[in-house]
Amino acid sequence: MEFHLQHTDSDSQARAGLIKTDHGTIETPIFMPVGTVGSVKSVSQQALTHDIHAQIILGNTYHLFLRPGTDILEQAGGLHGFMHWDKPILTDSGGYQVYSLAQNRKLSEEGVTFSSHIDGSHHLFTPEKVVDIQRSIGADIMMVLDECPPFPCEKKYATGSLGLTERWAIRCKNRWQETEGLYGHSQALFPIVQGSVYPDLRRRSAEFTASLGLPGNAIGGLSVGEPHESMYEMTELCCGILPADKPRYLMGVGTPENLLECIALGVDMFDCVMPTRNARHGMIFTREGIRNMKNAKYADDFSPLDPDSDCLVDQYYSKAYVRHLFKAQEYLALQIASIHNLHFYLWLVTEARKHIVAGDFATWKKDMVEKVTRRL
RNA sequence: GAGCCUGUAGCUUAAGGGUAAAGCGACAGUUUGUGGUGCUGUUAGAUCCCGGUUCGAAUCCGGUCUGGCUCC
Repeated sequence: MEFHLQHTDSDSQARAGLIKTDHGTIETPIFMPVGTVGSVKSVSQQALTHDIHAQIILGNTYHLFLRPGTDILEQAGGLHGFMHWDKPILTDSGGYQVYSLAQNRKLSEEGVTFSSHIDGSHHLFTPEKVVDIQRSIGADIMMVLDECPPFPCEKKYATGSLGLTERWAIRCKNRWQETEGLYGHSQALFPIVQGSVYPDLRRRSAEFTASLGLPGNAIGGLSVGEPHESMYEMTELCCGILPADKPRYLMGVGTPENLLECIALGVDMFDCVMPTRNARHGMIFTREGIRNMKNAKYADDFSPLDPDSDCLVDQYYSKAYVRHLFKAQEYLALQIASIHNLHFYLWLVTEARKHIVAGDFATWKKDMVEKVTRRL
């Protein structure tokens, strides 16, 4: 994997760049749709390619390990072959599931033990095993195993947790260096900055993370309930330390506003369940603002779902029809809203890139933040 | 024609003498490295109607009507 920095904004830290992988080139800043179990929920690969213009998607180590398992994935030639997706894939390590499945987990120096949410079976994830599983999956970008501490978090706990995350990162890097991909393409490894909302811990973690010299770097442990100001402060602090010649990935973020603000702070890559999960619950994001498509006011609104968009579903279906589909609990509602939201997210980062290159990102961003946060 | 049952929120059902509950629906809010239609809140009925018993009736009694079952 290679990263080429093309432009840096003069009024902010925003950057435009290219990430080159063996499965193709990604233009940054980029949003990566989440496809936890080898499927972006309710969205087909055809829609991802032709309607949404996704350049890279996510898979999840924890979920894919439990089902279908590494044996099936290896027989299929990796996740790319299995799901017939020939563009880049990034896999989360399962570190977040350690956090979100906290009631079943047990952390130790060796790794994390947990019981499966599917059949209750017990498993041990070590840093080495997590790299091995991601080798079986064949992700173009793999993530180290980390611990994502909850918010709020006592400083004492955050400090101990960060130490564990750092030692695990070294073990992941070692495993990555002593193994090779199974399918002939190269696989990068990204370490993850932690440290909760404590500036000194974040500084230490960012410096440590940078010192590992891996192909890219991630910022984790944010958007877990902390105030937005804290999230922006920590992101700014980390971006100031992480090397400029490697991509910066802010994990799990966020709203359209979050993306724009964090692009301005120097983030290159984002992923978030919000556009797909919220779509399934009737919320759509547009350049005019946020709409809840279940609201009664759309019952007789026969205008296009999103008149400003060139996406097929946005011109093809009316607001009234989409509201009807949601009220009738039709699967098509989830498909339309998910495709719409992902198309909007990809449109947003593509526009951001254009304005970074054109040199008017700051003014465009200010105007766009005001628009996308409106409640319609 | 006779006997029995039934009627409570828009719908399905609780409460069997002491200021009428719940689910669904409707209306709104929420959702940040996805445990696959989630979570939270609001709304709504003087209990079919008429009369009686009682300090007090959705509840007990009589009757009208509605819907259903059984028998001839």
